[in-house]
Amino acid sequence: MQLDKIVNYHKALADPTRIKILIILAEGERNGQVLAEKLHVTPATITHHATKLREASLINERRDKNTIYFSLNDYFIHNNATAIVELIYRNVRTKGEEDVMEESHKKLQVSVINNFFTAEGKLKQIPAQLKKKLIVLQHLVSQLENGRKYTEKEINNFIKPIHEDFATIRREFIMHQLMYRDNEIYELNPKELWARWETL
Amino acid sequence: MQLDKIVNYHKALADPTRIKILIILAEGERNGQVLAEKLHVTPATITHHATKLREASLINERRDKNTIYFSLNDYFIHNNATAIVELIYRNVRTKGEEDVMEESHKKLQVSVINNFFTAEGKLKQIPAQLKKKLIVLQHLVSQLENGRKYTEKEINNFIKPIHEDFATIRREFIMHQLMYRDNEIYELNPKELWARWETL
DNA sequence: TATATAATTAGATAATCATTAAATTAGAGG
DNA sequence: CCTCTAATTTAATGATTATCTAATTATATA
Repeated sequence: MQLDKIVNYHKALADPTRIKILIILAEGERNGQVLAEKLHVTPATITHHATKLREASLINERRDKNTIYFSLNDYFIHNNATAIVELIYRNVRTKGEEDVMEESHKKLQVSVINNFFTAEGKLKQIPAQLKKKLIVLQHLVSQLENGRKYTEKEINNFIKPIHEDFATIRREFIMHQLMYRDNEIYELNPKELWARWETL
Repeated sequence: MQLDKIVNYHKALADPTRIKILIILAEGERNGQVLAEKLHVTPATITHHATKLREASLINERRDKNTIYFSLNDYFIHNNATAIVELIYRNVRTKGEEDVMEESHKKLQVSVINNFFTAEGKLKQIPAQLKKKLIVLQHLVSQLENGRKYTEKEINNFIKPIHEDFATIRREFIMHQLMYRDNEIYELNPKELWARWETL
């Protein structure tokens, strides 16, 4: 469930030792022993924290011989931080106000779709700006079927003709909670759960 | 300390009941009893959670007669979310250092190092001014190895060729928290604990 | 003053969690 | 096969915390 994931993310960051680990890893990858020394704790403690950070997708691991090097998962660190804001405010809608889309946003929507898609419907580029990126992502998932279950392969095949970097886009679908993944099966989230442009 | 504030913020959001409270408050202000009913907990529990949310500046309160209405503190909700990202990456001083550092401080740094060190790298004199002294001290410890443990003797031998009064400098390392001493063993403090020139 | 309502506090309980020492696993190399 | 090193697991301990009930405080009003 969404809520658990977000609670989990915040639990992962609700401990000073774990935050210090992330700060150290920002300088570059480190193995468990080095982290233990720097933070004046035992390797067992590092293992414990690494498990929590891994579960929240905040770190990656690389094995060399019998040493495991940890590094930051920059992507998730940057994107999860604002997930809570989206969760809190997105449920506000729910009334009949769905059609009451601001004039300015409607215009932005049209221009973003015109500018980022070719006439053939290919995505030229993923917008860097969150608001515009969400417009693009929402435009894409609106072409998927509501309530239907998709395999990862099906999602990939849907995206491929539109943009070459299907892996990123697939991840963004999940990240911004336009889709929900459980056990390799993808499904559209109800529109009410989508981020609201008003709050961005 | 900065770290505690951020840990506190994440602790506040590391509980499903508290997140649900925020989601409900996104619809508008509510009093304790109403929240208790909606969430199937007692009013005492709401008081408990409200205290934590208040400490993290995530909610406001308004009293009317003997009823207290809670509402979201939108400002803090939006701004705290990304604080963690800034904290993690701010301290990276490998590549991005030059860009982050103010122009004026960069100049000061260069001139202090030029003026207080000989061409051979000897320290002519310990600056009296705090800001300049810190530049000198930071320049010195940056030549030490991160995470390595040093004996007092090793520290002395490191300083001696640079300045005759090694005892004073060694003491300054500890005083200004560039190094950490435990049981005659010296170790570099994480850079995030160093005094920041912006605040001097 | 007495009473009603809302909130808080105090104390208790059960769960979660950070940490450690000790034992164990995993990989590499002699 | 033995040994070294790094990491993990296990079991225990102490601290924190979410929740409740019961008692108390705060405010308003009949």
